[in-house]
Amino acid sequence: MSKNVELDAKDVRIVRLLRKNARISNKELAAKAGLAQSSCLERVRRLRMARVLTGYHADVDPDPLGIGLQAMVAVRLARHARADVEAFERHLETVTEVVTIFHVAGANDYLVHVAVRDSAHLRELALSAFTERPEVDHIETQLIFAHRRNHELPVYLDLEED
Amino acid sequence: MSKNVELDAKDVRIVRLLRKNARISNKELAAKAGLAQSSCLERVRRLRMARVLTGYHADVDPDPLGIGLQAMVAVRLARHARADVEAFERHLETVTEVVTIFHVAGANDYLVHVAVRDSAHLRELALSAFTERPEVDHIETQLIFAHRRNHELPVYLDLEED
DNA sequence: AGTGAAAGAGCCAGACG
DNA sequence: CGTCTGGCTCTTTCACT
Repeated sequence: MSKNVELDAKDVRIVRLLRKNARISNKELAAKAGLAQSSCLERVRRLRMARVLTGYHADVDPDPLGIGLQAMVAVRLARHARADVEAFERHLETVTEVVTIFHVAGANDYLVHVAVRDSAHLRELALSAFTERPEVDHIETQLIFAHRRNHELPVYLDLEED
Repeated sequence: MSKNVELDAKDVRIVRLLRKNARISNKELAAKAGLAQSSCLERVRRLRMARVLTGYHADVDPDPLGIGLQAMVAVRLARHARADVEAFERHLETVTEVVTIFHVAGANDYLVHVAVRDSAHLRELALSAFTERPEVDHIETQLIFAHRRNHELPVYLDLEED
């Protein structure tokens, strides 16, 4: 899949710092990673080119944006032919309420995290984006009370480095 | 929950742009949002203070970091007393393999997205972080083949603005 | 609130050790 | 890989709408 990118301890430190705060200045990043600014800039560029760093995104409180409700929709497909899988995934990409799509192995085929205005909106979305789709056999919707994302990298990654 | 923050169309545009690219320069952000640099800077500051923008984070390819496997662990608690819930959540915060915790209503109580080295690591984690916990009644683990996050804001948010 | 201008800080390349 | 230099761009403040 990904090219044989080898990361050393300083690369991991850079990645870890950018994961925690993507708007850190190169100057501060260099200082905290223990590098000169020029070297740091070069490493970040290489990490981006190698697609180790794939993007920088702001996290937003859904409430003031009018997102009153979030849910996880577990989806089981009727058939698992490549055509069905691809058609369903292409369809999901057009649904703006979708936050994250997890393609899983187990009782379900997909877990789809959606963000909606209210319960009426969720009901309408469940029908139009899922139940009424020909590829879909069955869905089960769970309301999300709260969710917390962890922006630290796992510590076990440190053990591999010098 | 959140204070009565009212966002106008320009705020939404700023948030949308920062969600797509958190490292955009203030100059470019101002141009794309249709504001002077100084006004744009002031708005971003206000959005951060109001906790509408809660952070900026780099997205990383898990592969080169030694994350070979990801899974969603569905957890059912034995009891739902406040003490049990809080103890379990506090525990999860100490587990570095945890990526996201979804607290849900439905058949399960939590969906926990974890990132691990390999299947041996997952097996060990399932035992030590979940099954052996006194608060936990039952878990079900689903392998994540792939997941795609959508960094666009839902389009239905635009309709509220002038 | 928003703007424009001006000072200050940070960015980034190139040359060299 | 680190340092230094120099020019350039972006950031940030401030007085004025």
